[in-house]
Amino acid sequence: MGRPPAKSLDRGVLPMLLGYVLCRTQSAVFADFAATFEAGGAALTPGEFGLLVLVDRNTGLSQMALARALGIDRSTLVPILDRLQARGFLVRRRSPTDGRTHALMLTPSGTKALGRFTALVRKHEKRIASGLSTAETRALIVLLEKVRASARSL
Amino acid sequence: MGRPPAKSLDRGVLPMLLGYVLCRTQSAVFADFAATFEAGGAALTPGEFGLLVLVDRNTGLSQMALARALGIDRSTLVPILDRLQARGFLVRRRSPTDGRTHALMLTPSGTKALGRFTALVRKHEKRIASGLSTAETRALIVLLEKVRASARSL
DNA sequence: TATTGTTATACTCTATAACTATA
DNA sequence: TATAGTTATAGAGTATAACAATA
Repeated sequence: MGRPPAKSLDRGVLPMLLGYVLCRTQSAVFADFAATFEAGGAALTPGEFGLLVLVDRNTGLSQMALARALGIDRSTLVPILDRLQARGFLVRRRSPTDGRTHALMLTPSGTKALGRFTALVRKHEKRIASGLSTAETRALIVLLEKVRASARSL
Repeated sequence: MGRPPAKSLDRGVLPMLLGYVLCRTQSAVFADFAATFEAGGAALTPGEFGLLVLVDRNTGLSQMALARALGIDRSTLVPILDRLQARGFLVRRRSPTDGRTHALMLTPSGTKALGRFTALVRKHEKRIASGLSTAETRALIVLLEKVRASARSL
């Protein structure tokens, strides 16, 4: 017995809810990111990419500063850094000015890898924005930032 | 010694990336959802809300059908349903026509609760869209759907 | 005392693989 | 044989609490 013709479900009010549409879009974009990197022979999550960019642009920053920028707890950051360090992308160096903190910096190999990753991200971005004009993409970013501003002030 | 004036970090190219802005917005919206529900004396995640709506609008659907609609594995769904069932919102009933499946349905108490939750979601939606005109909100949803269409076709 | 990084622990979401009941 | 639901297990992401080193 074959399965019934898979009638699509009634989603009620959900498709009109901004939060719902945002969540589904984000999920598809995440999948596209993963697929793009897999096709490019690289393994990296969006969060790891953001972290590498932050360290690249702010060499020597501390784990606390990075955790704050990422909006996560400092304890959450530890295993993430462990992994990226094990892959040779970055190092924790003792700060000379404050013995409590670690100065984070990319290794030369990490910098090179970030270049490759950035090229893949551009490809991914091009793809997910392929249904939008340049003006629409810019408008979308502006609208999203407005939503974020309203949401976060709670 | 006070902490240095928390100079905000250089985020490089990130704020121009659609994927990044999407992720941050989604995170803020999620936080707003949680805060709205907590303020309303209710505890529910966006995913649980979506699930309850789906069961409400498609009474008797199976766990497989629900998992497919949610885009998750059937094994992932089990503990989620366990929790909602333990809270008295829904029941798994044996299907009379196919002994392998469970027919999912809201309890009367679940239906009542969903009404309260829906009111809270409307409040939340109103808040996150408060910086946008009605036309902008509609436009945003359309743009997001276009992005999703481009992304998921990978 | 307060801060930084770490560890221990726990909870949720996610998946795969194997089991059972049923078709 | 194939499908539905469950269980066992594992990995990633998140958090809190407590600890050592340093300020």
